[in-house]
Amino acid sequence: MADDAGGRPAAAQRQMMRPFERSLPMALLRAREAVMRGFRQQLREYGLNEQEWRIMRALMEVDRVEIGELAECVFILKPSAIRTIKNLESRGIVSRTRSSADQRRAFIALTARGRKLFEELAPHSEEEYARITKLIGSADMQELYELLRRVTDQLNGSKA
Amino acid sequence: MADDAGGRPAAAQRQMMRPFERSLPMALLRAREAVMRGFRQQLREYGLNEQEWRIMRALMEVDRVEIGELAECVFILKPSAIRTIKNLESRGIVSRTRSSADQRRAFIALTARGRKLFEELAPHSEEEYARITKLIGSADMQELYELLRRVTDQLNGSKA
DNA sequence: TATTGTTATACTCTATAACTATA
DNA sequence: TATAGTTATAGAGTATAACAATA
Repeated sequence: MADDAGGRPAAAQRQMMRPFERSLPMALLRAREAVMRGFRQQLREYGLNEQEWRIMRALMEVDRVEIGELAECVFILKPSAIRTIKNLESRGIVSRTRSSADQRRAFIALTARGRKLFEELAPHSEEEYARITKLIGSADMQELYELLRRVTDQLNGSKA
Repeated sequence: MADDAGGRPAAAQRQMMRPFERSLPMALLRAREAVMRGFRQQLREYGLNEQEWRIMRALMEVDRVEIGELAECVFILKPSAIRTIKNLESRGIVSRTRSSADQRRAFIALTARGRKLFEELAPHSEEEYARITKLIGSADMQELYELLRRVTDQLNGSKA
């Protein structure tokens, strides 16, 4: 069977293929997958997917926000965001109110129930965060945040 | 119009909503989006999407690999990977050969044409990389890679 | 005429489950 | 029986375009 590696059990047990070590997007994706893996399971137990959670987290910090801005900041296209919000609305998690100053605009906000759901999930998220901080150290965690922020800001700034 | 902010131009021109500053997954996603934005356009001009590029990059470094392992390492589910590979195969970018030692297994590899396509795109990728390195500095770039690698490895290792 | 939200459409990926064939 | 690949299916996101109401 030579280098065909026939009969090897599972890829995970061997030293896995680890491609494009020098690809920053891939390194970011890989890290994100590693971080999210645990939490995604928790989300599903609460009937939420990743996008819905992103929207909830965003709403948690701003009280209310227009749909377009919300969509942009959580990296979901407007049509998807509208559908997701409609879905969350039907479950009583978010509310939608029309701006009185400009009837075109709609504001989205978490309902009391949405906030409660968030509070139930947040500890799991915090736990994950604490676990990672413990694994790599608090100083390095800060450093990582700082570097990510710099890359993001510099790229977004130097793009016009 | 008060805090309704009626008549404001585009969200981007104002100080945008910047939610969950302390969410690591979001920071990773945001950075990834910033990094990929420029390159995604290039990909599309070559008729490739992100997943197809990920697969090509992975294949570029290993000669050939089984479908399951490939799918796992680029974070694409097997059914999606199979369809994508089938698509790439129909465009002559990858080839598929059956393992002689174990007829169940199939090996995927880049064709000469696939490799050529990669070589055409790689400079754009390198350019982006150089640009980022210049923006945040070579040392910090190294540091960022290192931190991402540690987070990933620690989480994956400490998970069993 | 420009903008916000909305709907429509086609395509793709996600997520599961079942199926085939090899082992 | 277990495994690698494959197909099937339902759901959701991506990406565009067009449309409505409002400004």
